[in-house]
Amino acid sequence: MPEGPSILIAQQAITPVFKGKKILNASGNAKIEMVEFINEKIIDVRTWGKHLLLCLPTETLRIHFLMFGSYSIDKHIKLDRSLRLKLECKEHDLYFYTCSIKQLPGDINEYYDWKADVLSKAWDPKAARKKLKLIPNEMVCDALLNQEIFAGVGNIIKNEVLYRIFLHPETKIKNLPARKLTELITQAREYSFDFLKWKKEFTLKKHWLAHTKRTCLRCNLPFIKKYCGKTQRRTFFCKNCQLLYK
DNA sequence: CTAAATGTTAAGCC
DNA sequence: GGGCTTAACATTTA
Repeated sequence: MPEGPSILIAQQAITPVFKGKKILNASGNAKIEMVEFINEKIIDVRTWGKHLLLCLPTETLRIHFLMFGSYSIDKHIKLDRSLRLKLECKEHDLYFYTCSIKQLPGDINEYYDWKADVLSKAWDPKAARKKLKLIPNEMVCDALLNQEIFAGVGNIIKNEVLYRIFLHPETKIKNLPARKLTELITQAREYSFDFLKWKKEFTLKKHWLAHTKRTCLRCNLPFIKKYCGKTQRRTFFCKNCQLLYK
């Protein structure tokens, strides 16, 4: 579930069934004010990075699946205690499990910079470049996970992008040659769309070249597995073919 | 059975 | 407040 492309798949599944539908009833153990949106219409279903957004006339329900969240259309498939929110509409029900749900009052555009979403039409590589220039001392492994810059990128995408562009995860932004910086920004989006395509075909894992891998298929040497950077997330890389710029 | 993981936020501390 | 550490959440897979 968690990375941006998976959220987009959810959005694409939910939209045709629930867009335009009125919420007739709401329940579940999410700590939100459900009376606020009963009898309101879902006017749009959107995403921003890893956020799924149910837009209502006066507020937006922000669903974040964290690590283990899931959803279901029409069938209650999990334990009651993990049911955060059930939305009942005419003929269809929408279930959200183990996720974080927040109500965002007012205009959704006030909350989100759509240009930061790597999967959005509005994605703006120049804006990303500008933000990266402001954090010269950060490592690329941390920068890729920064949702303000690359909304939607998660740890799998991080590892795959860095492998794809032959870049060592601990390279600092300020030491990146201009061309590498461009590649980093371009591939954050490109790989996310590949992830999306493979996820839809149920072949994502098969296409992993770095994430969880033990050997580099390019040079046959063992991969390094290290908890890199300030984010301390699992990072798989090849010391031989992923260059550390200094 | 245990540990680790596709993630984020809040609280606590210096 | 900044910046860092830790805990909390909770499911699935190896």
